[in-house]
Amino acid sequence: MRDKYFAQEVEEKWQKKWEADGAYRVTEDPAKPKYYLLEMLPYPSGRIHMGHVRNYSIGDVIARYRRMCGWNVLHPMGWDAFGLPAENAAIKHGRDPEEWTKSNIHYMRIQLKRLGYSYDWDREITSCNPDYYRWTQWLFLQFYKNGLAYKKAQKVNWCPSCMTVLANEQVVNGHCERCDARVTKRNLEQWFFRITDYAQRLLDNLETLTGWPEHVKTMQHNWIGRSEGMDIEFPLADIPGSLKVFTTRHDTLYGVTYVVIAPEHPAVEALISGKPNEAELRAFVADVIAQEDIERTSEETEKIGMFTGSYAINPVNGEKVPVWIGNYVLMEYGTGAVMGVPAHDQRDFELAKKYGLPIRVVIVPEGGSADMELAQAYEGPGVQVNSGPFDGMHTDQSRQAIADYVEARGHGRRAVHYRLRDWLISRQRFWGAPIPIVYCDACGEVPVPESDLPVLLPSGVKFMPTGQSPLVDCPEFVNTACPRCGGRARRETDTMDTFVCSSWYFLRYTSPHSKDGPWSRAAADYWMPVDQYIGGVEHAVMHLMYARFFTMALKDMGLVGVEEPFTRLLTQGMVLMGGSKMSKSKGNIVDPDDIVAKYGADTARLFTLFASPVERDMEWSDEGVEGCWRFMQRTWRLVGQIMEAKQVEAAADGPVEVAREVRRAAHSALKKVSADIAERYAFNTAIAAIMEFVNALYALKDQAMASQSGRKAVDEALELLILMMAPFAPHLAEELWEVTGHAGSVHDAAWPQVDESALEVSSVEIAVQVNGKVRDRIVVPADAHQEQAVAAALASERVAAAVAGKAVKKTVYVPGKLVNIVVG
RNA sequence: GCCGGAGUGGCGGAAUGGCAGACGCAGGGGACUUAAAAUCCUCUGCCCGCGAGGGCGUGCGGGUUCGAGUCCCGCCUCCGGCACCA
Repeated sequence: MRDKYFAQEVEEKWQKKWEADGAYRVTEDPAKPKYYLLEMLPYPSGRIHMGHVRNYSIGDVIARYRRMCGWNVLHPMGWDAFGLPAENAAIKHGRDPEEWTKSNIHYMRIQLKRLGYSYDWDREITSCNPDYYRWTQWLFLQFYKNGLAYKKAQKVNWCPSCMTVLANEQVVNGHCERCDARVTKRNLEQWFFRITDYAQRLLDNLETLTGWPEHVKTMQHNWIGRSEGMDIEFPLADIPGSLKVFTTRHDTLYGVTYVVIAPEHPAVEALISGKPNEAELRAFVADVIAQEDIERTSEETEKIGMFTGSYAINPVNGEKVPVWIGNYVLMEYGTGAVMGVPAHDQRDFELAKKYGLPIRVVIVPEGGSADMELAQAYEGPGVQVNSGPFDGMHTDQSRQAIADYVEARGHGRRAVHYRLRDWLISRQRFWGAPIPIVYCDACGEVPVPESDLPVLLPSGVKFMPTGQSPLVDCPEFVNTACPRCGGRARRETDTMDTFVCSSWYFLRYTSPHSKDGPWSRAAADYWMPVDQYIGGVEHAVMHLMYARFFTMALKDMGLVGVEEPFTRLLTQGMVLMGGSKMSKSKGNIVDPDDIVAKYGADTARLFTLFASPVERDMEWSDEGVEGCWRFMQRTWRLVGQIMEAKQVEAAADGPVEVAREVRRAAHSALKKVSADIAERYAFNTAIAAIMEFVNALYALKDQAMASQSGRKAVDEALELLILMMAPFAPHLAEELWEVTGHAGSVHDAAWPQVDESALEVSSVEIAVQVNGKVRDRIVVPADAHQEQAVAAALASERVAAAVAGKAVKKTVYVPGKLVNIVVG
């Protein structure tokens, strides 16, 4: 054995062997329990970063451990390959998006392979390949057929100078990031998925996801944002029609002093036209619409409004109330109209104060009165006043009573609204899966027949300096024949949101080469659901919600057998340097390539796992990496020194105590490591336990190697050590496995069993407390009874001094831990 | 504002209600070396003390308990997510 561990050399050797042997290829095997382990697939941005290393190292520990425990483990990898950066590269550097993406994938695949993850690379998927996106398109068609895909108009950010749609992230302070022109809004007809149909199920099912972190479920819960209330019709006073408002506080219905609608509300036109200040009103509406939603809904933004000059009628008391337009009302939520109850809603209160609108109290708290002066809105419960037939009723009852009353008179009905909005999937982009729809002059909107899929992206297109999607200007793509009548038709030029591609990739992995469907039903039934999903918490809402929605919808269509895709979810923390997230702009990047080149893959893996618990953010530390590298070398030397010691004759027998200590160290480490991997995912403490074990072996080895019984114990200890290291440092473990004379791969070996008898001890050190304060430490037999332990404790000089002159009131004995003597 | 998470040595962190600080880093001392690096051994929470020893310590204030980093109540700070959601 060489006296130094040459990581790069050894890692290359085993990576080649694993690949040649197809060591991590899997097939459906009904004889074994399956385990589907999945890490969120990366976007091929160019190079992997430490966040990827951390994510995949966590996954690889679980995958390798499960394999050793006898599970049939599916552990795949692929690429979320459509998206905006490829197009930016095309515009900025004239690169072909496909060429750019593929070369990134090529490089990143090499990087991942150098890290030695146990992926089944035969299952690699790439979402921008036609053999993948034809099925994304096929799934769109299934959603379309089932009424889950539809078109409607929606505002988008528009750069008037680039003549292109902008993503939110391309808008910087209301200006185009590229040309700095003021961004405007534009209405476009776009495709949506009807995720709101599933709002209640997405909400209800959260309770079944017992393997998900509570904070992620809470975020999804709040994102869905269910609220119960009433839709109430306020007839217009001057023109025909009515305004439907949504309220959760119909108990305050008699306190309405105005109605506010969103500037985008369809009634705005009728309400303001012909008014003396119409021009001013139009300017106001245009102004508010141009504001970002974020800005409009931010707490700092002042609540502003304008009277339309029109009135509506409160249906329960016939009062004429002014209709206002307000910046704080959103068309996307509820009905786009709310009733203004300044006495009992803080936002309404602020608007009323600002514009001098009347404030009428209709709910009086205990100790209050109907004519109380309000410094702010009172939003709590109380007794109804100024509320017609409901005066004197407590809000506990009035909520029901008023709802019944309004419904009985046909003024409105109980309603549930969700914050969740339908999923806008249209993107006015080139680098995405084309939406498989054509528009025919005669037949209208026609879905592309499944047999005509995929609708291929044209290749070799030129990106206009305007930034407009080349698909629009690509006649060979746009012009087509109508699948229904054969007449002239044009293709939809929008492509799909990349979140669509990543909402079903976990199903594709189960049978990635399937040609007659997006997946083989048998394979999906064998592997699904994903047993453990791992990724960043930034996907807690959108990606995870979309994937859940997809799986539910597909279940309803009879395409899959499960309703929830991910049984257990782990959200790993970020990799920080100097307290903030590693990023190019901050210049605090550590390139995984550099670490692998200097220390090897195992060290990179070991450090990212050891530095902090998986769910917490971790701070990068060059010295910490060095420490992990030293630990690997130290382990290597330990094995080398033991192998060398074997060359010397040993005494036939020696003290049994040394062998026992070696075995105790080995099996207590094994117990801790097994529990930390399987139950807690506490890889940092598992590694710490292995380090302690190595330290213990260093201390014991010389003595132990002197006798045959000691050598036997050391042999066992080394074997356990190597097996325990296998999930964390797979290359080092594999090499040591070979060096110590084992045949086959350590990764095919069975995870060892703890020998509880090796953990038994005859005596233990326990703490002695007096009134809860530690005064001494004593050694007692492991099976000592309370009287024995207390007697031994009182025999201690220090304890006696602390107890002296006081009466012992009580003693507490926790075997193996402590004695507490309570004196008074 | 709402929701979630976190506050422990010089640093990353450890601790089923039971010896606070495992393990690692950094630092001190020693061995080896002509020397350095590497390695090995050893010390290392803070304060007082020559010492034996004593006191104080897990963001702050209370509480429960024989015993609280851990449980309960009330705050503070930081991080993340969402945010005028009617």
